[in-house]
Amino acid sequence: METHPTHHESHPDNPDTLALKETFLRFLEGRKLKLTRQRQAVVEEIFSGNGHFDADELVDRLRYKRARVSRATVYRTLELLQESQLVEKLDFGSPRSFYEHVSPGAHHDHLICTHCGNVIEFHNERLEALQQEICRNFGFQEASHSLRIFGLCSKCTQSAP
Amino acid sequence: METHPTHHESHPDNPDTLALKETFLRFLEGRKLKLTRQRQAVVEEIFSGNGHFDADELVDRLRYKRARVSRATVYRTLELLQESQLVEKLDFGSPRSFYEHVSPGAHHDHLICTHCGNVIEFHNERLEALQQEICRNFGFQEASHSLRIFGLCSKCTQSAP
DNA sequence: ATTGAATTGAGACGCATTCTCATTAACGTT
DNA sequence: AACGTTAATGAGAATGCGTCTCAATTCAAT
Repeated sequence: METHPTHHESHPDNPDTLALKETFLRFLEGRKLKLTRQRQAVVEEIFSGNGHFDADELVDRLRYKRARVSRATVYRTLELLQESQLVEKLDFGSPRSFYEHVSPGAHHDHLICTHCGNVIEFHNERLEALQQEICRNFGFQEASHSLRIFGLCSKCTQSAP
Repeated sequence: METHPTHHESHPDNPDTLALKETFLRFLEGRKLKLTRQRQAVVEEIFSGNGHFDADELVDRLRYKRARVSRATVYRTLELLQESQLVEKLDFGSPRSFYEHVSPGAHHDHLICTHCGNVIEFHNERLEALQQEICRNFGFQEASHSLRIFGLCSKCTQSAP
């Protein structure tokens, strides 16, 4: 287990984190936006974990790390990350939005258990191909898509018959 | 063109409207709920049109018809209609929810143009079958699903290249 | 008509998210 | 390293969609 000197910056658990931060930096430059302490903290926090999270959760995780970032800035940075294709917003049916960081070119869809709240990710090439075919038929130029299947996961099917 | 005596009730454009109202009535009875003037007005308004609408729109349409139904009641009735499977709630990415009345057993998905806001409906059996297969593989018991494809419709692709 | 439970409407409320705007920070240029 | 421009931030107000409260009303079975 590694130990670190006592500073707040950088422990890129994920090997790709550096590359992703690079991508974000380039995005900012292209827009003449600044790489602030706060934006760095948000990006690092998001890419150091995985799975789904909501805005409040992220605010709390940052607060816990003593990385003072206001809720407003968290929302603003999430917006930028979406525009730079590094983060995707998810809607699982509740009033709050969830987010996940996306590895470029690794789209997946979701099975959402309405009983325990668990979310299963999956990817299916045939599904993707079929969707493309459908778009072609309508002359529709797809930018993104979202397939959510709601129901009971295997655990909940058994425990609640 | 037909003419009607001047009363506010019933002009079931849709031949199925009667059957659907029947279904709703049975649903209410099963729950010992009452068929009020307001609930009738909402159901009638929803099934007299087609396409997507949001709650406010519905409130306005009712107000325009002088069918006094409060916003709270509209929301409550939409909830009941969802439970009775007559109406489906849709999320097109904006903060407000949309609704549509569903003809039993006629599921469809949506192509959503992010430029002009137009929504195209489609249905594809192979897609449905594939989804069922995926669910089987995960031991997941599907209750419902929602596929949304965002992008540019054919018109917008041409006009904004 | 009576009765009792369900329903309604008006507005208060809740919550996630966005906005405002005065202050602060980033960063290319001296 | 200081400067100046421009963007970013934070605190809290504001928004907007939706839900809740509760007294007054309506429904419908008797």
